[in-house]
Amino acid sequence: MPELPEVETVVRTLRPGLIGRRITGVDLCSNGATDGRASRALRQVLVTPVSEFRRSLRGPRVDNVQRYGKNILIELRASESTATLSLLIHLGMTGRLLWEVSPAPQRPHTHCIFSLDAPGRWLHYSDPRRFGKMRTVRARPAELSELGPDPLEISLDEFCRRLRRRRAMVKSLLLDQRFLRGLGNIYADESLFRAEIHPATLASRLSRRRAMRLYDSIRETLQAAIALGGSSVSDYVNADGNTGWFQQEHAVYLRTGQPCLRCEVPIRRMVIAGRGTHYCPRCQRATRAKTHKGTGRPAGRKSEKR
DNA sequence: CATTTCACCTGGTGGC
DNA sequence: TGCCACCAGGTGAAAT
Repeated sequence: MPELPEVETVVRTLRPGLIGRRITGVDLCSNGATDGRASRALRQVLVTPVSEFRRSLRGPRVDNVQRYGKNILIELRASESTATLSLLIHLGMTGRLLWEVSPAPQRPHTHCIFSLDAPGRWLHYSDPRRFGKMRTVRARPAELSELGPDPLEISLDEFCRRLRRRRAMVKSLLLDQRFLRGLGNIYADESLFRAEIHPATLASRLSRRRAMRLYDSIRETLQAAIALGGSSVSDYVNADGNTGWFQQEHAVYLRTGQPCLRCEVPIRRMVIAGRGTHYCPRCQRATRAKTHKGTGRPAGRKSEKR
């Protein structure tokens, strides 16, 4: 479920029930399925060894819940004397944190159930595809410092500087968490459409003007998506079980063959960085190398059939 | 090095 | 109805 707007929404729906609370129990479900594969499944999701995970999480209070790119950082404070410990969760593709009123698994692929010192509420973690990860970490773990800036915090100048340095196609850059943290396939495609930039454009060749437009589009797209609680494409829900609504605003993502909302030309799909990439062939023209002379045509546009 | 491709999983969908 | 190919929000390791 997880790009920046979805994770942000999950974090916001986690805070009220978590902050100030004490984790009283950690139930790790080795019995999610019926055969011996369940414990292997748990090992894929849980990076920290089971016993250590259970032991270190029980007791301390939740100080804060933060988003770091697509990561959820649940900060715990044991006491003044002990160092801060955090629970770091990445939802991967299908990870889900959900408030439930029962301590028993409510759906297949439930891997962990947290009990709190609040009566009648349990936090369930489930993840069918198991691309998600849970682990305990100390204060500022190294894996988080390798991430790039937050797209909502970076300045325009810094964004342009980083873009200029890179040679890769702009779409694959947007997916690179060391370039910017938090964008994924949906918001990369949607931001490029709003900026009218072809996804295969080489980053270093974007003009300042186009880079500025991309910067604005990314921020506008993310902020609009957060305001609508993220995109529920197949099964995403926030921790309260509610879907988001931004999927209704998608202009290109998963709209292959359907008319562009702006110009009616059918949306196309190509593969970049191994990911389905959706774009409008008319609104997002590929910037061809300027053929200075040669054909005698002006360097700019020509009717250009696909 | 920077950049691209592939493997890791389950589940849903659409063609035959 | 079943079977199969393909697609899906993620990343890191391996290959180029």
